[in-house]
Amino acid sequence: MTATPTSEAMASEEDEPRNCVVCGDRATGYHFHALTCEGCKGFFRRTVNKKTGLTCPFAGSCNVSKAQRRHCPACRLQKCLNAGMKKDMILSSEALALRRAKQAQRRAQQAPTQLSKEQKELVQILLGAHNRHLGTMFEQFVQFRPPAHLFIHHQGLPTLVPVLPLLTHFADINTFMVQQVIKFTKDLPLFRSLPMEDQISLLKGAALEICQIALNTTFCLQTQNFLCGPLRYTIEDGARDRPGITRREEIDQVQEEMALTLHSYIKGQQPRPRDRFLYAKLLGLLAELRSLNNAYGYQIQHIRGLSAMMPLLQEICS
Amino acid sequence: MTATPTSEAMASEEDEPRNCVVCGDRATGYHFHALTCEGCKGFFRRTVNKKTGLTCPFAGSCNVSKAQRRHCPACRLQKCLNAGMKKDMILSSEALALRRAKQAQRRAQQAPTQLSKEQKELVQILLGAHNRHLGTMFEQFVQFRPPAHLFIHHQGLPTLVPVLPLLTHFADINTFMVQQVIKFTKDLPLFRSLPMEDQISLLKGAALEICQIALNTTFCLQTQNFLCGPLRYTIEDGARDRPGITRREEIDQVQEEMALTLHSYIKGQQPRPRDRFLYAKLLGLLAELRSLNNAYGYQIQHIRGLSAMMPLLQEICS
DNA sequence: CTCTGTTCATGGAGTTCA
DNA sequence: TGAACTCCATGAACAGAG
Ligand SMILES: [Zn+2]
Ligand SMILES: [Zn+2]
Ligand SMILES: [Zn+2]
Ligand SMILES: [Zn+2]
Repeated sequence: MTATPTSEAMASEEDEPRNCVVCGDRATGYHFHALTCEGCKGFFRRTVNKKTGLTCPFAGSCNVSKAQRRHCPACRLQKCLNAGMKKDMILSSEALALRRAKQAQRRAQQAPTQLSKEQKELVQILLGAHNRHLGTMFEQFVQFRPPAHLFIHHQGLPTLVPVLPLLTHFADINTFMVQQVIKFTKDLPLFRSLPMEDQISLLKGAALEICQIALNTTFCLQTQNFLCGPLRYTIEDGARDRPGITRREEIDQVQEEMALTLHSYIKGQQPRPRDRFLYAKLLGLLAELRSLNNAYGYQIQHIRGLSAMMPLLQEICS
Repeated sequence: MTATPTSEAMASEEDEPRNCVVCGDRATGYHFHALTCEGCKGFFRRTVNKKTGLTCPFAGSCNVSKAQRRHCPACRLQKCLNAGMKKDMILSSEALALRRAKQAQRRAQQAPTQLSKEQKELVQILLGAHNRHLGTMFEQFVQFRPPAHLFIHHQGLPTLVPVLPLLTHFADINTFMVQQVIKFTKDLPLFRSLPMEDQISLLKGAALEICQIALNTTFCLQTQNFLCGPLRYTIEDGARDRPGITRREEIDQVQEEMALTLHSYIKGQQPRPRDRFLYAKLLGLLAELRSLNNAYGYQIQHIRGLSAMMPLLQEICS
């Protein structure tokens, strides 16, 4: 019975031995214990457990071919059963529920990175402190005597802008931002637990960097402006074309790149290899930022008269 | 001794006496205390410790054969247990961890990081260029008119040291080191393939950092000196107690940390999670180094007369 | 050689959406 | 409805310890 080395064996091994035993279409493998195509596979799963009795409009002797298989579901299902397809190979509803539950668990574990209770609390502390002091910081810029042309709805002549009030405004909001950063750190127990000397050192090193990163969140890619409440700062506001501050555009470029990368980092939390790369890239950008910060601090120190306006920043940069 | 020529012999000499007691497939030996095939072996290991209760869609009386063993895991597992397979022969997670730790050690000792052919060539290029220009760089410091007190075997009074010759020497060795770094990059085909403009930018940004890192390799932890051939530089040599350069000790501290971390990085090639952390830490330290580099460049620029001594460094820092 | 675990291509389930 | 996916159990082949 097993092997009759006749022409049959040859014939059965024709070039295309894999045809659907139901409709004759190209089979994609065994489905529910029969060699079938994708169509009959799906049809069987959907149809076999429906109680609604299918009835053949003819005598139940329809031809089931690839072209005609849609015409009579009753005969198609009958041929599926005759071909040996078994309904018990379809996952039961309980097994299915179990499977979906497992997948949901997997998804839940992967997406929000598994955090311990302490870690979640830490995140809450950070978010709370950020919201209290940094999140709405920019909307309060308007309280520091901003020149009229900074208002979004200002309609004056854009050319003549007095320099001194703008500089004063910048000095004030810089001082304000650093104050907010200090308040922010005061709400972080772990930071408070450091020796006061270390706290000061860390603030000196990073306060302006934090301000720059925070300011990035207000940058609008479309209009290329920083939008802070009712105020709009163009890049030209920050960088007059005087010698020594022309590199401000570089700063913004790097800062923009930084903001974009942060965005990607927050959004892309699924793929592990990219995670690693992003973290490295972020740290690399911190090097750039530190560098820019130094240049900034140097300029702050050397703009005549500005130091007197910002004793706090003066202290930070010392 | 083996064969008692009774009817048993006939039975024992069947064509295939080694069949899986679970499914009847060809057995490959005893697995978990029962004669089974590879399939049932893997199935038992995977399945027996899963808490998710398997349930037979039928009465639990499925036939478990080679062809049908996949259809009902519940009955298959039941038959495994009935056949005497024991779950406690599966290695516990602790035993597994131990085994893997040992293997990791073996791997690390035998194959010091598997590199592709191209990677090995790249490493050779890097090592060659480093050896030619950076490796023996420090031993040549002696050629740049070092003050007598720098020699290791110098026995003079340690207090009175003229400043100008020392400063000149520092200027010369700094220029020399930067020249070596440039030679180093000229021997790197990948670097040469960059546009000249980019090469200059990268050198401006990193040349002094490379010098600092390279210099760390001469730092002796015991004596807290930099040993360069016959010369010995104490930290005080580099950082006179004049205002503005007192932070030199910070520099050395960070550089020392950096050197230590690099050392750990090179030595610790076994554990994967630590690798990741080390890379991040290194990049973080690069931020610090970049910061120090800026401060250094600033000071270089502002030491009166020193700029004239080091036109090359002047160029780098511009 | 025997009996552990590990790896990874593969098949056959369900799922999606035009 | 079904072509084109995801997902995971499977098991042959392999590696390593004893
Ligand atoms: Zn079909
Ligand atoms: Zn019909
Ligand atoms: Zn078996
Ligand atoms: Zn069963």
